[in-house]
Amino acid sequence: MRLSRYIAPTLKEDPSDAVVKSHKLMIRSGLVRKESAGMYIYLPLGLRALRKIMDIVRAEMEAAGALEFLMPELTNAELWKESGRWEAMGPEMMRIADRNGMEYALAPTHEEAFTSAVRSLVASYRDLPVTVYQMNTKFRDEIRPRFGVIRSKEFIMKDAYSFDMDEKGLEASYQTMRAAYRKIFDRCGLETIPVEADSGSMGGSNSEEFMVASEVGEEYLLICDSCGYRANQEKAAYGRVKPHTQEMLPLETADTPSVKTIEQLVEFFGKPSGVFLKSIVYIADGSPVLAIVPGDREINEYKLKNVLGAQSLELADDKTVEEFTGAPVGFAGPVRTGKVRTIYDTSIQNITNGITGANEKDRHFVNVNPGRDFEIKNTEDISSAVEGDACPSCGKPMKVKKGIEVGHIFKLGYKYTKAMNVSVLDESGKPAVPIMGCYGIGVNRTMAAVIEQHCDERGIVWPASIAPFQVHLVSLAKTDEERAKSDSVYDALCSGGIEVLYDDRNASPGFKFADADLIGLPLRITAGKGFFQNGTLEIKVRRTGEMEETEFEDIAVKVRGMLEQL
RNA sequence: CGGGAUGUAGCGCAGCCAGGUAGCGCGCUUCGUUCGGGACGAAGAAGCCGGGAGUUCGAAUCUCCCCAUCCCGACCA
Repeated sequence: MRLSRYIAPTLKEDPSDAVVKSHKLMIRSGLVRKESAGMYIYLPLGLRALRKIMDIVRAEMEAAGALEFLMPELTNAELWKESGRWEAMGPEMMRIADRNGMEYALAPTHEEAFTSAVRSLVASYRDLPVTVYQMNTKFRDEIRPRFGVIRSKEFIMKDAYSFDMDEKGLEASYQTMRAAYRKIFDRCGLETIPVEADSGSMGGSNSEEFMVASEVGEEYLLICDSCGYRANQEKAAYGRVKPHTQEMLPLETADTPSVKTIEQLVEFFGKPSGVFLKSIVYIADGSPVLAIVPGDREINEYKLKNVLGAQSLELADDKTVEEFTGAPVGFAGPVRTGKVRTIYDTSIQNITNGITGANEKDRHFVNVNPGRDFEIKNTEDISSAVEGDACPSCGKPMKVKKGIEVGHIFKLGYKYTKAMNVSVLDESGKPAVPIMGCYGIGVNRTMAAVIEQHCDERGIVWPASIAPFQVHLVSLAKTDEERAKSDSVYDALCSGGIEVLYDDRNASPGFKFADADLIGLPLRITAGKGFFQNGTLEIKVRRTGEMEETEFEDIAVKVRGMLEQL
């Protein structure tokens, strides 16, 4: 492709609205342009890279035996009502109606659509197991789109769904997909960390996310270097500290005018935040629940929601808190609460002589002891693990890393097949409900993550497997004769099956080299003075900066050899 | 949804406080000279100053409303 005829608008300056390096580089190197918040135009160069990633995904899906479909983007409301998610999905799902008032969702995901499709396409255990997939746009009304294509309102996802006769089959399908995911990211040149995860609104049990470690990641990962435990903070368990051995002091009441937050309490009592029993009122599926964690811990709403088995979970508003605890916000506590559904974090048992709200305005209890001052049952893991916490499997301290989620695989179980009445005949001719797995890759996000991981101060450094072109040919020709010679190099590479971006523009060498570095194709070939006079071309490897000279003859063969080395 | 910031030429910005009808750098067009690390000169084109309403003889500038974009937070009592 001749750059003189291409649209690859490179920029010298960072765009004002980008803050992360992949976003800046994608704009500056002419891969994408912002259309509006959370929506991006893929320009020819960006689309080529995106397609390369999709080609790899497709190849590995096919190798894993998955079958490619293409589902409608407009999904009928009836489908969502069958699964119960027309309500459950909330405002993140974009809804529209046609002229007859028929309601649709712009698909934010396709569990229902695929479950319905498979329901009508399979009839017998002989048809299973089957894994179906597509690469298609998803629409999500994100609260806050950001970081360029890393979180956008519209993005391409590869989503796959497996259907098996039993859990054993599901395990096999899951492991097949897991292996395929590792290969996909590996081929894209992306280092990923698989972590245990919460399965979120999709439902289901066993779940792993493929994370790319990055400062701009929106997820927190707990990682144990000694035993290899890795989990998303949403899910991460942690070893609990040993009980204190202090003597229990008598329960007292303290006047604490307007002292409400843990921060204020720490200052007021002059004690560390860990002695306070943080007591938070939630509304789970419409009923109030009191959740108690140590003051130095955060309640983990994912864990709490799972423990409660709740569909919805939100903090109670001030009025509800007052009705429920008999005190304004800031003075709730587990002592003398009567019959209130209360969930204690496991580590509450370790608190001796703690402090907590007295369920009375401007009052706290001091020297509160679990078991003595309130009955402690329902202890559950409902607080988030943090840096330094003991690993749940080996007990060594864990580290926290930030990560970008590029893939997510999980065992859905029977959630959709049951809700949507999928049934096939088993070997004995009796109806059976298949079990599902679900597997997603954010294609655009993968591209951004690759750039995040492969760049330097001059620009992108594409892995050869997904570079938009393989070679950046820079011509420094000044005369028609020299231009003709450069053209012959271009022709030789093209006919040798190499993808070439040919800089045949009339610009200065420095300008062209800077553009080549910014765009970051794996190899740069320069046709300069050396070539026009002696026939030697110069090849430079973008990643290493290594340069070598080579003869024009068999240039395509030479280049192919070098690309294979990369 | 709450808080903050910003909207002026394709891009990056100044001008606004102390109102007088818009400027700089990059990019773009033409010509000439240059040409292996973002060349130089000359001449150009390009802006309902985010939108609306108001104040004023006069508004990019002051007031009010709206919209958009970006950042932080989204309830941990």
